Amino acid sequence: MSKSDRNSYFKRVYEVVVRIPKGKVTTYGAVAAYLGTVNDARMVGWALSSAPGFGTEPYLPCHRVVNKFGDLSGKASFGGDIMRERLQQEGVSFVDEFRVDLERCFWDPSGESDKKQ
DNA sequence: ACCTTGACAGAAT
DNA sequence: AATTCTGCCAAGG
Repeated sequence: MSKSDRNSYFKRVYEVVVRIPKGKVTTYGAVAAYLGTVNDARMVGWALSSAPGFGTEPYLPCHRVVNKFGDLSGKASFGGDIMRERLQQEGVSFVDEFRVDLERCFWDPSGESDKKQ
């Protein structure tokens, strides 16, 4: 789309994150890869940090975005309990207090679209 | 206007 | 095998 994508990189991140199905989680790298910029994983997280967050649209399920270890990286900025409880509430399996089971709940943004769960 | 930081990931040393 | 450094983009100081 046009040479100037003023649609901030953030917006692209939002578009993907918002598509994360309930009860699923994805990683920064997966989102970045879907955007075509695998190296921007850090910006993805940073985007969420700068993201509108809750209460605004698009609603950003930042809690469904974790690092490749499945660890809730953003718990510090979110208030760890909120992220963890929210994920558990959606049915995400945890292998540790602040670590989700990527083996069971990993969602790949590319191609999966939003299938019924 | 310049430099540093930022919720990561992967390649290099 | 573990640690270091780079890559990418944007915003804050």
